[in-house]
Amino acid sequence: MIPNRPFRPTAATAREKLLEAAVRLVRAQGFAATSVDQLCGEAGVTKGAFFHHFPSKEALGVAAAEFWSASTGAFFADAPFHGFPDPVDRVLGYIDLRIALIGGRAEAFSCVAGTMVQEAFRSSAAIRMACEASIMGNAAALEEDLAAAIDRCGVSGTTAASLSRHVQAVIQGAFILAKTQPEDSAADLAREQLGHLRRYFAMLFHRIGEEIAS
Amino acid sequence: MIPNRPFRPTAATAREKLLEAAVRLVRAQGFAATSVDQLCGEAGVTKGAFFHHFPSKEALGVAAAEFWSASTGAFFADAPFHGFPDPVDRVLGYIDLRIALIGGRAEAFSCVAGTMVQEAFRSSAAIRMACEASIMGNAAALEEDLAAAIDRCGVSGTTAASLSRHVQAVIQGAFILAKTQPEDSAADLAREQLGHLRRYFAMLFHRIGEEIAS
DNA sequence: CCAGGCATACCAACCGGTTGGTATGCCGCA
DNA sequence: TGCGGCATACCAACCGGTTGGTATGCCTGG
Repeated sequence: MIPNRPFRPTAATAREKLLEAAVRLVRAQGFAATSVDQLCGEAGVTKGAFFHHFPSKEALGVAAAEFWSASTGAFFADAPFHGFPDPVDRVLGYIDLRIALIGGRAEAFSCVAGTMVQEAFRSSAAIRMACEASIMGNAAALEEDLAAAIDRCGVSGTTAASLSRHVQAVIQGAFILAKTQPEDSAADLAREQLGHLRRYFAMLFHRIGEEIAS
Repeated sequence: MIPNRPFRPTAATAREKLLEAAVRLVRAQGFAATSVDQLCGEAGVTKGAFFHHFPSKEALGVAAAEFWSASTGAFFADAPFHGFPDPVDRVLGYIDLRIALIGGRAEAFSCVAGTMVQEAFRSSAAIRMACEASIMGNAAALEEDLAAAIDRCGVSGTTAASLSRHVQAVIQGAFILAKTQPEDSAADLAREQLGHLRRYFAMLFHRIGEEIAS
């Protein structure tokens, strides 16, 4: 019983096209520098459609952060490192995956939430909170493994929550450093920085000797 | 022989006022969201003065990054940690100073170059390079001490240059995380993250046991 | 089964205000 | 008297957002 709309080629409602366009454009130019007209052009949609789905540009920003959060959250939830028996391996596996995901231009691997919150943290509480939810949600996904690793290795002086935030901090910082570079060296610099994060955790969890950091 | 301008209470040519206004406004709202009119209003100067001193808004951005770089560079060059005999103490002293400088709202302690490069890295090569010079200049100021610390402690698997970049990466990342928070917890989160950087370096340079990280 | 009433999704044209930028004039100092 | 250092006045392009309108799908009562 195929419903009444026989031709819906690749799904793609105007709303989704706008959110995907927002992710691309915000990553490359930031939120404030991206105009509604540009968003509509990139999405292949008219301005009327934009304001049909979003009451304001700010609301699009909030929705883009949530969309970003949902996409990345689903991706990392499915990743194979969750199957590792040792929690330390799961934590290092997450970092290794993040390193493997870095490549190409900065706008291809950088973070929408981190970019938006930097511009909008004071001017829009709604965007700030959506970005907080995205970044802290990513952090929380690693907290359980970190708690187990801390427990197993007897680490003191910090907490799983604090360490999970540090993962996100280093990732965000690595993206900023990458953006200072010309295209062809951006990814290398970002990977180098995540290498230090890996080394910090390897030392904390007594896995020194298997370093990658350069 | 006092130069020709006897009363320069807080200095204040239109150019300097504009640069100081740019630092304040870019920190709080970002570069794209800050208009030329707003800049002029904040500086108490007219638009004619703006375009007399800067050929374009982009040029003001470049000049603001250089101005920022010069101010912060001079500040850290004068800091007392340079007098510590042990290079490890000098490195940790720099981090402790950065921690001590964090307080209040995020726009009071965050970085102009890091904010600007995130928005402008693709749309303006001139701004990107000015921000690169600012951030990498800050990094380079610590490189010599890091090299000495690496040498003294026999650290392998990384370089002073890479570690000096990591300092900046963690600082930038800490600022982004801080911006996700409501005003009253922003500074705490940023300090927490620099605490992890301190702990990483303490472990690398065999100073474990004196942790601060929370 | 289908008529009709309403909701959803979308569009093209348009609005007032703001944007970065310019053209020109004034004015104190060397 | 000239010139650097501003201020005033102005502009075309663009901004986020609104308008009136159409095409289509879904639900309900007869």
